[in-house]
Parts: sequence; C-alpha cells; structure tokens
Amino acid sequence: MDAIDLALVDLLRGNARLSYAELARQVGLSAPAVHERVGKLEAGGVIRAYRAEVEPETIGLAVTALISVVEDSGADTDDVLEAVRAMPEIESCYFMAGVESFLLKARVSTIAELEQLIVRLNRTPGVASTRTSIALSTKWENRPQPVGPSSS
Amino acid sequence: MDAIDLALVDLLRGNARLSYAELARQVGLSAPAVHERVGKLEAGGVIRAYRAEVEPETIGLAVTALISVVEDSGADTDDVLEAVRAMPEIESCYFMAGVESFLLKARVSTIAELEQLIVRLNRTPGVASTRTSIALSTKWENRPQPVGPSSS
DNA sequence: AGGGCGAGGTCGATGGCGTCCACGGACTGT
DNA sequence: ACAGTCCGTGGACGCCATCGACCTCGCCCT
Repeated sequence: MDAIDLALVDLLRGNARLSYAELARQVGLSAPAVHERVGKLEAGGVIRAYRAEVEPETIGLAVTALISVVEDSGADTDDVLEAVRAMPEIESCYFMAGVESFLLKARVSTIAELEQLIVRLNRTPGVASTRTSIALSTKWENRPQPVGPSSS
Repeated sequence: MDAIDLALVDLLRGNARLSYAELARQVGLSAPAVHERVGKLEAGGVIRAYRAEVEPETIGLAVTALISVVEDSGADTDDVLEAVRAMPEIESCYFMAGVESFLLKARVSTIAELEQLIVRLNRTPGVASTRTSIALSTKWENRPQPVGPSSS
C-alpha cells in the first residue's frame, strides 16, 4: 500500500471505469503493472466493489429516510442485524455508540412503503423502538475525499 | 427508461466495470446498442458516476461519524451548505425534515480530527448547534437494491 | 392506405485495450 | 558475492470499444 496504490484508489474512486491503460498513464507505470496492483487491491479487500451511482428518483426510489433503532435489553444483536440485512430497502447500516444501536439508511418508492418498512422493523424480535427522520433532499452522497499526500 | 435500461442500471450498480460486450450479452442486445443506451443514461443524469468502493480503514479513514446540524433561526441555508460542502471530510449531506436541518456523514482518520471538524462546524456562521454520533462499525453501506420487475 | 421519417437496432471493420508470458533489474538475507 | 524474491517492462494475441453504413419498425401526415 504505497503512494502509487493510493493514487490508483483515488483515481478509481473518482471514476471506476477508467481503463488500465489510462490508469497506467496517470501513475506512470505500464498497464500490466497497474493490472496486477489493482488485482491485489481487490483481493486484499481494499477495493470492495465498483458501483454505478444512480440518481435514486430516476429508478423510482423517491423517499430517503434515516432510521434509528433501539434494541431490547437482552436482544441478540446478530439476530437483529440478520433481520435488517434481509430488508433490501436498507441501503446502509451502522452500528452506533449510544442508546440507539443502529442507524439505517433506507430508500423506498413511497411514504406508504416507508410506513410498511417501519412497521416491519418494529415487529422484528429484539427491536424495542425506532425513530425515523425523512430526508427532504440529498445534497450529496458518498463524495470521495482525496486521500493521497494532498494531491500529486 | 424501459425494462432494458433498468436491467443495465441494475447490472452497473452491481459491477460498474462490466464491459459493454458483457452487458450486451446479459440484456440480449448488441454491444453498440448497449453503448448508446448507457451513454444516454449518463447524459440524462440517471447514472451520476462510477465509483470504486473502498474499505475506509485501509486508506486511513478509521472514524465514521454522523452529525446532525441545527441552524440558527434566520440562517441562510445555502451559505451553511456551501460551508459544509467545502469540508472534504463530509462524505454525505442530507437536508432533513425536523429541527435538525442537516445530517452529515463524516469520515476522518482520528478522533482528534473529528473533534476539529466539529469545532469548525460549530464555528460556521448559521450553525446553532451540532450533535455527533460515532459509528462503531459500518455493517454495510450503499448496498444496491434490485429495482427491476422483481428479478429477471 | 401509402409514403416519408426518425428512433433505435444489427452488422462489419479497425484501432486500442486487457491480459498472458518471458525476461530483467534491484533489494534482502546468508 | 550470490541466490531468491518482488516488481516491473515489453511483446503478442485475442477481445473489446467504437464508428459508420444499413435495416426495420412504428408513427404521422397527406
């Protein structure tokens, strides 16, 4: 994990579809060298996936909500996690410090679907209560912060 | 935006580095046809970007925090947004319903940096108060939910 | 009803890219 | 000093991206 690896990661966080040849030009190596480095970054768990970032409204996911979950005392956290993981609407799940064990980010089509989701969550064994906040708009999301030695 | 476009979006949300040839095979069109469709999806703002998803710890971003921001009464929301946008540590920014106008997701290297970030936020004109919760772990993030007509 | 038109597809060609392989130089430990 | 290892380069070859020409279908206008 040297400076070149960091540069590659930065480039790919900015545009995951850059060709190996282009990456090679940017970091000053040959294409096969870059290919091998990126392969190792993937295998080593540094690069987890490549994803297209989509405007959610355009695919019918107009409602974004953030839901805090308080667990029952004595609930099995893993079981709750498992149940939450089975709900595809939950795009992100953070295990938090504080009374509210989880914070979930959910995306659904309509408020009615959000209501159903909340009901399902509250029915989940181990869940004591939930608190939902609706996002009126997403200003930005997953903006990659540069990580290299300033720029290069 | 028909069923094939949705399928392409789904495929690219799952793996942004699929070749046009592979996409073409999956949706049953020719490569040039897919190329044109994806180009239109990008131009039309459906596909916003392609990003490599990186394990944050491996690039030195070990601390994840969620910060709620309450605005001053009479603050200019756009100015506050502008100031927040200038802080690269803020990866996501949602404009929320409720007293806390914004919810920010921040990633920093150390707790000390988080402290500095919070101080900077509280000093920002228009910001009345902030409330920070630290994520102990990220269970998952930005999991794409399938959007097609069930599966296909 | 018939003809023109536009959107969106296939096919074929070509240049660049991905990817495999053999080779070479620097650094390490003995 | 020497051998082994790591990491790179360069060349080769097949696949892919991408352009242009053409085709087909549905729609609209007359």
